Amino acid sequence: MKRLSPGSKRAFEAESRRQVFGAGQSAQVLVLSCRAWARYSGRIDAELGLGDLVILVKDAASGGDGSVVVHGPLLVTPRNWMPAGTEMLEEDDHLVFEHVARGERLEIWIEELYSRSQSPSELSGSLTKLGAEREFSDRLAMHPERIEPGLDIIEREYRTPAGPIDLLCRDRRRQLVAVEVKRRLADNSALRQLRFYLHHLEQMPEWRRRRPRGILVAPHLRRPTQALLNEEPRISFVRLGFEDLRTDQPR
Amino acid sequence: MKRLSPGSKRAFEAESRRQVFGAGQSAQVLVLSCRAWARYSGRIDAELGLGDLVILVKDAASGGDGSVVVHGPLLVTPRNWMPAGTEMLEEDDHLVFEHVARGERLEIWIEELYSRSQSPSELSGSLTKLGAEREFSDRLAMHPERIEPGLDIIEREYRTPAGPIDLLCRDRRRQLVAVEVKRRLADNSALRQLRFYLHHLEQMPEWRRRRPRGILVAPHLRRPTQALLNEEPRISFVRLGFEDLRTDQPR
DNA sequence: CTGCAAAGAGGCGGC
DNA sequence: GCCGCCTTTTTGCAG
Repeated sequence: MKRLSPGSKRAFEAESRRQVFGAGQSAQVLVLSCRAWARYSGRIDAELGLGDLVILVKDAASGGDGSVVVHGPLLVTPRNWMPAGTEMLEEDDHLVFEHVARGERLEIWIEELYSRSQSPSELSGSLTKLGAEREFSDRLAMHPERIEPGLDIIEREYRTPAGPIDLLCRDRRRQLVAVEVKRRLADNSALRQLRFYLHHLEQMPEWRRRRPRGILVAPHLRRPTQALLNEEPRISFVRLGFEDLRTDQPR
Repeated sequence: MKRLSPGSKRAFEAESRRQVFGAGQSAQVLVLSCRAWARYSGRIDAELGLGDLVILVKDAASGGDGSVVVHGPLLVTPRNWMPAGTEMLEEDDHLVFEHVARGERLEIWIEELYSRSQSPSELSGSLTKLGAEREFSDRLAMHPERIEPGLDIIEREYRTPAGPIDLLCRDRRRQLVAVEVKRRLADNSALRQLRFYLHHLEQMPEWRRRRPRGILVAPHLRRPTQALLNEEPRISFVRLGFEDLRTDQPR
């Protein structure tokens, strides 16, 4: 086995390999369309039965990060993949992708190659997102009174050994309030987080006298979670969504 | 705007459109390689700046599920995507992907089309996995004494309002034990789960007299989690990995 | 580097 | 459909 020149000996003849790595084509994503089957070993063992696939190789030797994704005709998520830093090797009759440091390996046997092409990958566009949790939390931090009148923020992302508390606050009675923010829906997992943080605050000598309680802030609460919340005297829910915090809509 | 025949008017002339949807090509994944920029709106708002992309359209009208993935030269995960059930529409100068029911929309303006191709997608290969959590749990369920001598399973996936408990057990003293299994590493999130379940068991009249305690089973424990566990008298950790439970290695 | 939680999470199984 | 959780999660961020 040796470093390659992407493509199995069978699938790509020497002259086609020149095509793949032609002069001046320093940045390329290799796109293979084929009928193939595959084996992955590493974090688990997996076998992908014969089927039609589109394989994207973001080859590190030509501008990519070495990641590989193998897509079938269905699903958003790939059937197989390899992380950044993967190297493409060659065996007699199949493709081998290997990430030695991680102990991962993906082998693909191509029964029929429908097409191969290289896509330029000189330019990686920037991605900007609006409306993610960070922004929701930002707006909330500017208007903590929207959560509860008289609420003041002591610290954002207050770090405890149990994890970071989104907003550590004091209420109008100067008692301690831990606020957990969810941009979309609050479920049991959110409640577990808040309880975990609260439990820790109650253990801390500097906070336990402030009788910490918790507030879950989200636009929506899952029904079973609401039922569990009703049993929690020290945790409450405040319904607030992104659209409730538009800067041009003060109340 | 009208249903299409994938491709923007600008990028794909009428004759090339015939190529895309040629007679008898009923199952196709459309692969576009291009320099383009994109906008997504739906669950958030996002803008992807101009860059080189490979777009896979698993068109529902031709054997796919309607999902779309947009890959740049880096990262395993796509820059943008659309879920199954997305329809491809046409605007004057760009591609439009829309999932009306979900209120999601992805628009892509192609500056330069490097290549387009259709990949057959008749056959979707089956994917089998070995070594996932389910299998780990299966093996553990066959040998609960590996967790602790005398441990018996009362029920697997015992459902509580707080969520399913992996293994509900009784120990040699007939006291109740909730076991949470992690195939890889156990972190604070695992501890939160177990505590949540335990708390619920303690509330249940039929179990509270059995003095429920918890065991976290995993091949590895994160250090801060271990520190927190040391403060939990009723929760312990048992180190067991997949390889410790090989069927041909009884002890 | 580790730790921690979000993600436009996705996908699966259960009810 | 909702619900709960695992994922070869991946990605990003902070200490």
